[in-house]
Amino acid sequence: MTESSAGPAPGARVLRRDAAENRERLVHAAWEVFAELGPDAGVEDIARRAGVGMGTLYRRFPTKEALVLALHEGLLDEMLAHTRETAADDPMGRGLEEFLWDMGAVMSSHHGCLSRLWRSAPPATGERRKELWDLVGRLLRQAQRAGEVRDDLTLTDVYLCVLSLRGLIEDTATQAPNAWRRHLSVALAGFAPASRPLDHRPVDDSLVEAGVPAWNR
Amino acid sequence: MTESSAGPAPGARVLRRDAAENRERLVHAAWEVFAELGPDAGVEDIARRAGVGMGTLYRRFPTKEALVLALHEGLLDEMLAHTRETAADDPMGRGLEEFLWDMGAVMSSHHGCLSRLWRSAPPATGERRKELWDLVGRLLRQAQRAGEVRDDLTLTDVYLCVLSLRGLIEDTATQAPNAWRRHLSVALAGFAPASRPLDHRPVDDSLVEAGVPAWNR
Amino acid sequence: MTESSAGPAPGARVLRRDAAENRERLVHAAWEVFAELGPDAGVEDIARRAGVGMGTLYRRFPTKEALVLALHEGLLDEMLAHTRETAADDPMGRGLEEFLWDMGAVMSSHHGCLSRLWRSAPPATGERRKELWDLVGRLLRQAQRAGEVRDDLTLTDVYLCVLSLRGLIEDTATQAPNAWRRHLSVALAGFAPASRPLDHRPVDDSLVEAGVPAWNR
Amino acid sequence: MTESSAGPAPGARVLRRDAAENRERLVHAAWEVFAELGPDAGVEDIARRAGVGMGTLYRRFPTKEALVLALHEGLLDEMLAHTRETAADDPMGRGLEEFLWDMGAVMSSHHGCLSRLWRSAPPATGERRKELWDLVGRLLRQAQRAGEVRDDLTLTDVYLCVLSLRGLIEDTATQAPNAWRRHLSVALAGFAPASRPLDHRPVDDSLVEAGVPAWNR
DNA sequence: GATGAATGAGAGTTCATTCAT
DNA sequence: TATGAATGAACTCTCATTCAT
Repeated sequence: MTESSAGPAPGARVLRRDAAENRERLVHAAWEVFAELGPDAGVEDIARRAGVGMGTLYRRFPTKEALVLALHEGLLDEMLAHTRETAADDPMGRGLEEFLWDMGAVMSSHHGCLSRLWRSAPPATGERRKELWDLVGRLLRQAQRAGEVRDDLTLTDVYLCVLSLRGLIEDTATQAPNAWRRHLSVALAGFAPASRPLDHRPVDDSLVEAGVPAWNR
Repeated sequence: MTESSAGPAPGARVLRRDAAENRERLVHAAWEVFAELGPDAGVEDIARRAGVGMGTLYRRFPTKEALVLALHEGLLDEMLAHTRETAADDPMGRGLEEFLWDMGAVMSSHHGCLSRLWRSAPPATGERRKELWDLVGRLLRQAQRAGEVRDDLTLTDVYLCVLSLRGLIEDTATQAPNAWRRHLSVALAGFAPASRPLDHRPVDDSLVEAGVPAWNR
Repeated sequence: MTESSAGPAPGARVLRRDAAENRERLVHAAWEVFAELGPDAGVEDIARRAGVGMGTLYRRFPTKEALVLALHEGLLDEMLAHTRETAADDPMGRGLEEFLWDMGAVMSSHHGCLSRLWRSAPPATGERRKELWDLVGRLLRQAQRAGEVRDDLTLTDVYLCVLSLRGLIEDTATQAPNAWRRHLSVALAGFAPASRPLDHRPVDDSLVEAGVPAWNR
Repeated sequence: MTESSAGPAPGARVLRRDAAENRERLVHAAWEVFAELGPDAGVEDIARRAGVGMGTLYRRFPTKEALVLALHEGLLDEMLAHTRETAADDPMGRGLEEFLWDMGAVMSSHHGCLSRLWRSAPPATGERRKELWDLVGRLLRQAQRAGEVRDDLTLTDVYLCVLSLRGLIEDTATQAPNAWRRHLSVALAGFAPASRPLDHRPVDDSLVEAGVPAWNR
C-alpha cells in the first residue's frame, strides 16, 4: 500500500513485512507441531502455535497441502544450499560423502514430518530438484574418478541411500538421534572400492526392543 | 469333535467356519486397501473390499486398531517363520544374509501400510518379537564366526538395516519394486570384512525424478 | 408337532415346555439386565444373561419392544392380582391404602426400567388396565364411605400418586430403597379427611385411561 | 450493553456476539427437541433446529453430554434464582410452599428431558446445588417455626417431593400440564401439622446430596 | 428349534476449509 | 487484513434385527 516504488520482480507478489513474518511463523510452527504431534497434526494446532488465526493461515497457504509443500521447499532449499557449496569445491572427490552426511543432518533436524513431505515431485520444486541431483551426479563422478567409491555405483544408488536414511531418521529420531549415522557408515563402507572400518560407534542395543513411536506411520 | 488331539490353540476361541473365512477375508482386504489407499484408508472400504458389512468387521476386530494389530501379527509371524527356518540350519554362517533378503521380500509383499504397522511393540507380540531378534543375534554371531561379516557389527546394525529397508520399500515399492535389493546389496558390501562386488543390477535412473506416492507419509 | 391332542385354548399358541422355559428366562433376564444396566441395555446382554442365542430371543419376541411389552404385562398382572385380592375383601375401607403400598412394593421390586415400561397403553393390556382402575375406583369409593379419605379425592388423584411413586422409585431405588414409603406416607396424610383443603382443582379423569407418552422412558 | 462495568464472570471466556447467540440458540433448540423427540433425540436434530451446522454445536459443546449439562445448569440456575428470592423475604414461613410451587413451574416449563438432566450432581454444579438445598433447609425451619408444616418433616421429605414432581411432570406434561399441581396440593396437605402422623420413618438426608443414578434417564 | 454371525443404517465426533465480523 | 466461528462431509463405532448353519 504505502510503498509502490522499488517494486520487486513482477509476478512474484510482494508480502508486506508483517505478512511475511506471519508466513515465516507458520512454517516454523508447522515444523514444530508436526515433529511433536506427528504427520496427522491438525491445521488448528499449527495456527495456534504460530499465534495467528485460521484465516491468516489460509490467506498465506490456500491449502494444508500448500503449507506442507512450503515445508518441502524449505527442506529442498536447505539441501540445495549445502550441495551447491559442496559441489563448488570438491577437488579430492570427497564431496559425495560430505553430501550424504549433510542430507542426514538436514533431515534429522526436521524429523517428524519427513514422511508427509517427500511426496511425488510437486510442480514448483521440479527445477531445484533437478539441479540438486545434477549436482550429486557430478559429485558421484568426481568421487569415482578419485577412486573414493566403486565404479559401478549409480546416481540411483545414492538416491536410495538418502531415501533409506529418511525412513530410518523418522523411525529412530526421538529414541536414537544418531542411529542414522551408523547406518550411513555401513552404506559408505559398501560404497567403497574396498572394505574399510566403520566411522561411527555402535548404537545401544536397547533400541531393538523399543520399536518406533506410535504416530510414525 | 471327533478328534481332540490336534485342536486349536487353547485360549484362542474357535470360530465357525464362515466366521473364520470372513476374518481371513478382512485381513486380506485390509492389506490390499491399505496398499492402494494408504495408511489412512477407512474401515468402510476394507469391509466393502472384503464383501462383508461393517458390523462383521467390528465383530471380528473390536477396533480399527485391532485390525491393524492383526496385520502386524501376521507380518511378524511370517518373519518369524522364515527366521526360524533359516536359523535351524546355518552351518556356513550365511544365514544372516539370507535373513535380510527374506525380511525385504516379506515387507515388500506387504508394502503400503508397513508404516502403520511397525509401531512400538504391541503387548501381544512382545515374546515373538524377542524370539525373532534372539534368532537374529545367533545368526549374527555365526556369520561373524564364519568370517562372513565384520567383527564390529552389532545386532542393532542389523536392525537398522531392516528399518532402512522398510522405509525404502514403502517409498519405492510401486515404482521400482526391486530397488530395495540394490540398497541391501550395498549394505551387505558394507557388512563384509572386505569390499566385494554388488549382487544386483542398478535401478533405472528415472526413479530419481519420480519421487514417492502422495500418501506415503 | 408331536402332540396334537388335548390342545389348549384355541388362538393362544402353545409353547413346548422348553420354549416356555426360554420365554420365562428371557423375561427374567430382561428385568435383571434393565435393572443393572439401565433402560438402554442392549438385547445381546439380555440374551446372554438368559443363556440363549439371539435367534431364540427373536423367535420368542418379534421385537425388543415386544419383550419390553411382556415385562409391562407381567407388571400389570402382578398389580392386578394384588388389587383383585384387596378389592375382594375390603369391609373397612382400608383397601385403597393397601393398594398404594402394594403398588409401591411391586414397582420397587422391578425398578430399573419402569420408565421404559409405563408407556401409553399398549393394545393388549387395555382390558386389564381398565379392570385395574375400575377396581381402584371401587376401593376409593369404599374408602370415602368409610371416612378414610377426603371426599374431594378423585380417581385421578390416586393415579397421580402412583405415577409420582413410579418416578420416585426409579430415582431413588438404588440409593434409598424405602424413600418412596416416606413420600407415600406424606401423600396418605394428605388424603386424610382431616387435612387441610386441597389448593388445586381436580384433574380430568381421562388421564387415567391415557397412560404416559411413548418416549417417556 | 453499552456499559462495560458489569463484564462477564471472570474465568468464563467471552464469546463473540454471534457465537453467544448460537450458544443460546443451541440450548433453546435442545430443550425443544428433547421435549418433542424424547431424551434420545440426536445431536443432528438439535443442530438443525438451532439452524447451525454440526461443527458449531461441537465447537460450543465438546460433547453431547456437555450440552445436556448446560441444560442442567440452566435449570439449576433458574431454580436457584427463584429460591434465593423466596428465601430473602420469608417472614411468615410460607416460603417453603412457594418454593415447591416454583420448582414445579420451572420443571414444567422444561419438561421433556428432565430425566436426562437430573443425574448425580456433575462437579460443576456441586456448589450451587449445595446452596439451593441449604436455602431450602432454612425455608423448612422457618416454616416449622411458623407452624406451617409439621415438626417431623425433614429436608429429604422436601427433596422427595420435588423428585416426585419431576417424574410426574415428565409423565403428564403433554396431556395434563397442571396435573402436578394437584399432586402437590395433596403433598402440601400431608405436610400440614394437623394431618395424620406419617407412617414411615424419615429417610437419611444424605440422599439430598447424592442425586440420582446416571443412567436414570 | 436354536444358535450366533452378519447386516447396515445411524449414532456421536473431527477437521480441512470458508466466511461473517 | 486478521480473526476465529461456522460448515458439513467423512470418520469410527453401535445395535436392533435377519439369516445361514
